Amino acid sequence: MDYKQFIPYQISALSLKISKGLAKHYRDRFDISVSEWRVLVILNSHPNITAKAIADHTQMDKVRISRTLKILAQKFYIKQMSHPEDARAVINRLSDDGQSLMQAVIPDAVKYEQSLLKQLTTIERQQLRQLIAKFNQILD
Amino acid sequence: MDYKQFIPYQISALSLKISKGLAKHYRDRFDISVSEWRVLVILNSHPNITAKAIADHTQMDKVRISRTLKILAQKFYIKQMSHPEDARAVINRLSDDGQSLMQAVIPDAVKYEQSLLKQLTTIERQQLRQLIAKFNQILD
DNA sequence: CGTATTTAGTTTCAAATGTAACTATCTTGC
DNA sequence: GCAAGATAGTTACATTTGAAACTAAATACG
Repeated sequence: MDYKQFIPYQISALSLKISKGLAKHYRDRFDISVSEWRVLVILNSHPNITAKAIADHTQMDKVRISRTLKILAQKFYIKQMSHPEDARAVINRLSDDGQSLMQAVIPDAVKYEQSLLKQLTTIERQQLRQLIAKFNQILD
Repeated sequence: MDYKQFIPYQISALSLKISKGLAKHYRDRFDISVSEWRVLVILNSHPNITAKAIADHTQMDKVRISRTLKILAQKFYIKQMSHPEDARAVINRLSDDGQSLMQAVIPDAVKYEQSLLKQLTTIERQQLRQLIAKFNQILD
């Protein structure tokens, strides 16, 4: 038995490589982590959102979201204010700095994805999407 | 921009799901971690091997290998002896317990992989292998 | 109302992991 | 042979992460 031929291992190794490349990309260009990137993207399309709502949108853990929001606030990329109707909740939204950041981050992310996908043929891209969809269905 | 449509994210999320499922599978059935599983599989096909050689075989970090070997020795799945020609090195091999364990683990791993793959069509399996190969080539 | 239960978010704790420093040994080049 | 550098493996430290406990506030319900 060769574990390198083992499909779950191959998928995991592949994903790890992509994730590390992506993490380094964001770190180098924008000095943000993948968690920060993800929360920023959500805040970009959903302004004035609570941590709970972010958790509902993502598969991210609430502890991780809480910590990520704290870091983003320290970096002045978001503003936080108390929820007018629920004193437990905090409303988060991008600051001006955060908005400018996202105006750089979003096209860059699209470009990064393109740089990967353009190395596949049209058919391969289609197969990739189908396989991802199929696996998601299988693993539910 | 919807990060859920972002291919690097989708691959990462998918892989995470598979990895977690696999980790739980090994933990539940054999009470071993994925690191332990990986080292055991290598020791199974390469008896009398040093930590360095394991590192050369895998993408695993040497610290992680060192710790994993320590745990495996504590669980009596491997035997360690000093290298006759290099006092720095340690030779590792499966104990009798380790060998019996692997006689259960290997068929189980094959079965686990099958249970995933059998839900794909023959063509999809082929496409999956090709895409993995292509990505590995792209990401080098 | 007032007590019990949920819920939003944070903090605390433990586990996993990688980097860098370290020990001990080996190899190289003079 | 022996000093300088390389190598096998471990240890120490910092970082990341998730689970569980916790705080404070909201809601449910008698």
